[in-house]
Order: sequence, then structure tokens, then C-alpha cells
Amino acid sequence: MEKVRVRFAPSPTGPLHIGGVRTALYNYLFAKQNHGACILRIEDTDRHRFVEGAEEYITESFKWLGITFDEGVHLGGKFAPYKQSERKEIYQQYIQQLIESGWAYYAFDTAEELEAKRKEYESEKKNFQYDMTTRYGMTNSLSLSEEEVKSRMDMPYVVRFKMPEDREIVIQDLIRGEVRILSNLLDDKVLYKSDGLPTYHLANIVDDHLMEITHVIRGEEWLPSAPLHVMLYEAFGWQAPQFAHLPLLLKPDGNGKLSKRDGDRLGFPVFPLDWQNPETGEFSKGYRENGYLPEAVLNFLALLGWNPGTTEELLSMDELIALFSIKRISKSDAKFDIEKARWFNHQYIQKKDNHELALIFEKMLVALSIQVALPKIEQAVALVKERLHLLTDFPEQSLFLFVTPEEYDTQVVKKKWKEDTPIHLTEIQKIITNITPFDKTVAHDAVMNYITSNELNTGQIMNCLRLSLVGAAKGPDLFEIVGFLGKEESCNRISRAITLLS
RNA sequence: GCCGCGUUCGUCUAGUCGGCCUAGGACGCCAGGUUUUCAUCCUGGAAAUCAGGGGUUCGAAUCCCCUACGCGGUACCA
Repeated sequence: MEKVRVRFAPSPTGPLHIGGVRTALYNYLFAKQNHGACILRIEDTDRHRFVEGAEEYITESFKWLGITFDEGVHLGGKFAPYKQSERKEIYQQYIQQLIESGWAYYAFDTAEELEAKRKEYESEKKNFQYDMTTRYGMTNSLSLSEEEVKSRMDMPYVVRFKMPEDREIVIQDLIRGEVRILSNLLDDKVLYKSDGLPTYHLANIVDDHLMEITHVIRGEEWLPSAPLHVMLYEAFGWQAPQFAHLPLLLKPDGNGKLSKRDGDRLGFPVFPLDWQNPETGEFSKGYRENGYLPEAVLNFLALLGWNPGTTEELLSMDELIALFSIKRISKSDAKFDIEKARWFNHQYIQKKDNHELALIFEKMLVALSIQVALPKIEQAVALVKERLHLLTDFPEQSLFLFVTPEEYDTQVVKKKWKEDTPIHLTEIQKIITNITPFDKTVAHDAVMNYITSNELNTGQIMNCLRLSLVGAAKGPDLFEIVGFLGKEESCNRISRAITLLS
């Protein structure tokens, strides 16, 4: 058995959130570093919140990101099944054990009764909690006689944990150190629902134990229920795994957890892949479709709440695995910064092979009904690569290389296009035409020679030439463009500009 | 309300058990340079009195206490 076994256990209630991706990444890095196992478990014990397609989305996201699991749904493993809805019988057995040992009890209070109770307390500015102070006044196997309990067993009921009194529960957290809480403040959580399925708390503890999980690395939102989990391990007589509660990812502006709404509002993705909710039709964009490279997303995410202890920030997956350490995870929440994510993406695009990029861009061009041979695209990549922050920047950065400009930037025209411009451009066109064999360097020298010998304004002429070829005052080196377009197309564009702008 | 966790430049963070921190790096921002254009790139700069207040100490961002603020939790959701 591996000495380290971790798990990522999402609930299929929607697309995988970017914060979840980071949690999964940390689990993955920790497992790989320790030659352990990383498990993917689906926690689908809430039937009401189940969303069609969410599980497939999660799987596909990890596939894109390059995070692999050693065991889990779709993968199998020695502790299968890895989907909680397929493990119902297992939980029934364990909840029975808890009832028999006196750690849990049946409760018959209906949702309406509980709601009424809460309202009642609320009106007195108090908070109702199903706990040691109230449980004997409620309808459960603690307050009812054996006979009464028996008679109610064919009606819906839940099973609650009987939180022990006067205990100081200590959680040893790998990130936060010791966290202490008094058991008297805790409530009797429902472990088993009336629909025959366990709640997260029960299923989670049973599965982590059965699957021999050694380290639970999860979001800080779980810290408040960690004492319950610790007590459950005690109730079962099991050794608890080690805990590490991760700081949360916060929205870039203001406060609060990063949510889908923030992404929509601020215009950046919060999910790895595009997602459309099958029920509401609501659409959410993903990093993949927005032109991010998975390695950039991962690198950026890894550094949100963790650092290697050096000033190096560009880290490959292998480097992350080697360098990762739970000790270096920070305690405080991190605000999400899409600008830095863009910067990482820019860096990774520069590292990426031109041919690989060309294959990606070929599809984008096809989608725009532009057919270009792959070697030509690769050539274009070499020209515009360094100006790309997102893969999706490619079309707008390179379109003029493939398509003759339809319009000319009016600002530039106004500023640079003079009365004698057509005369000079016509001359330059002749110069270019006469170069055989055609060569961009020769073309450059010849044009420069024309400009200097006629004592012309270099910038003004060059900008007009650029305007003719590109349609705007942007783009890579002018003669690289001329070289890319070739003699004929370059001359055609010059003619066209002269006609349209004079 | 109650419980828990947290608090260093706008943001991500460094700051190994107090002294080398007149607080370092990165993103972003600003300026200059390179480029006949734009972007990239290079150089430089502004930017945190270390949340505030008390201690302890020769000496504190680093230790202790209090306060404030932020976040999380408080469901038959995970």
C-alpha cells in the first residue's frame, strides 16, 4: 500500500470550479511527490442538486489540464465503486454500527417542525440548534420510549450524530496547526437522510477510511465541520487521516468567495471548460475556450496560496511536483488576479513549439472560413507569437497576413497619408516588382535607398506602406510582412490602397 | 448572534526558531530605451510606518494580550 493516499471528491452539482481545480492540483502534486495515489471520488449523495453531465465535465476538465488519477470513477481500483450513490449499502451498515454503539440516534422531526422551531427561536432573537440542550425536547429515539420509536420506524426518519458533551476537540491541521473547539457548541448533525442516503459527513468519513486515505487536503470551508469528522473517526474507532485546510480563492474586487457571477461580471472564466447548464441553458465560459494553455492555468493556480520559497515563478508540472510542500501553503485567502493569469499564459505561449501552435490556429482559421496551408500558418506563428497573450489572440493578430485589408485605420490615414504618398508608393511598388528573385532583405534595402536618396521622411513613408499592407499601424516588422505576403500580393495591396485612399 | 480561521506594496507573495528588513521578488501601473508602427523585450521608478493599540526585549513584521476588519461555518448542500 502506498504511504500517501489522497483524494479529490467533487460533487456533481455543476461545472468544476477553478478553486476546485486548485484543490485537486495540490492533492495531485502531493501524491506524485510522495509516490502515492490520487483518487477521484464522486460525492453525489444529494439527489436534488445533481446536474446531468457534471461528472463528465469534471473528467474532461482534468483530462485537459493533465491531472491524472490513479483510482476513481471511470478508472476503477481496488476500492471501487468510487461513486457514493453506488455505495448505499456500505453506509447503511456503518450507520447501524453508530446507532448500536450509542453514537447516533433516530430523529423523526419533520422539516416543517424544524422550520417552525427555528422561526420560534428567531422571534426571540435566538438561534435554534439541534444539540445537547435541545435534543431531549425533540422527537427522536432519545426522547421517545422504545415502543414509540418502533411505531415510527416505517415513517421517514433521519439519523443524527449524538455529539458528546464537555469535550475539547483538537484538530491537528497541517496548515493551521492546532484548532480547538468545545463539543458543547456543536450540533447533532444529520448523518443519514430520510431518502436513504448518507450526508457528506458520514459518507466522507466512511469512504476515506475504507479507501485508506492518509491526507485530507480540502478547502477551508470544511474546517468548521472538521471537529465532527474527528468525532466520527473516534466513534468508529478509526484513526483519522491528517488534515490540511486550504485557504480560499476570493473574488478579485471586494470580498467573498470567487463565484461564477464574478467571472461573468469581470469578464474572465471561472471554469476550466465551457459549460452549459442542461436545465437552465445558462452558459459559462471556460479557460480552454478562452485561449489559455492548461500548463499556464495550473502554474498560476499553484502559486495562488503556495510558493516554492524561491523567486522562480515559471514552474513546469514536474518542477511543481518536486517543489511542492504543504508547509509552504499560506494561511490567508488569495484574491484571484486574471491579469497575472494572462501573463503566465503569455509566457507559456512563448515556450510552445510553433508547429504545435500552428495546429491549434489552423482550426481557428478554418472556423473563420480561412484556408491556409499549415507551413504558412507556422510561418505566421513565428511572426506574431510574441504578441499573443491568449491563443485566441491569434486571428486578430494575424488576419492581415491571410486576408487583404478591407478597411484602413482612418486615424493613421489622416495623419500619415499625404498628397504625394501615391507617387512614392507607386515607385516603391516598382522597386519591389523588379527584385528577382524576391528577397525581403533586398526589398528593405532598396526601399530604404529610395527614401534616403529622395530625402523623404522614413516614418511617414513606411507607415503608409504598412497601412497599405496591414490596414493599420500595427503588426510585426514591415519587411517580414512583405516577405510573408510575397511580391505579388504586396504589390496588389499597394495598388489597392492607392486606389482606395487617393 | 454564536463558533472557527485569517490580516506584509492595488494583487500574489518572501520574510526558516526576534537583529543581515532603511521589508525582497512577481503581476499590474508609471517613465525611459529598443522597434520607421503596435505589441513584445530591456532599464529604471512609484508603491506596504508589516491592520490598529498595548506590552516583553538592548532590539519585533517576526513573541504575548486586546481591539478592529475580512473570510468561512452555523441545512435531511456538498
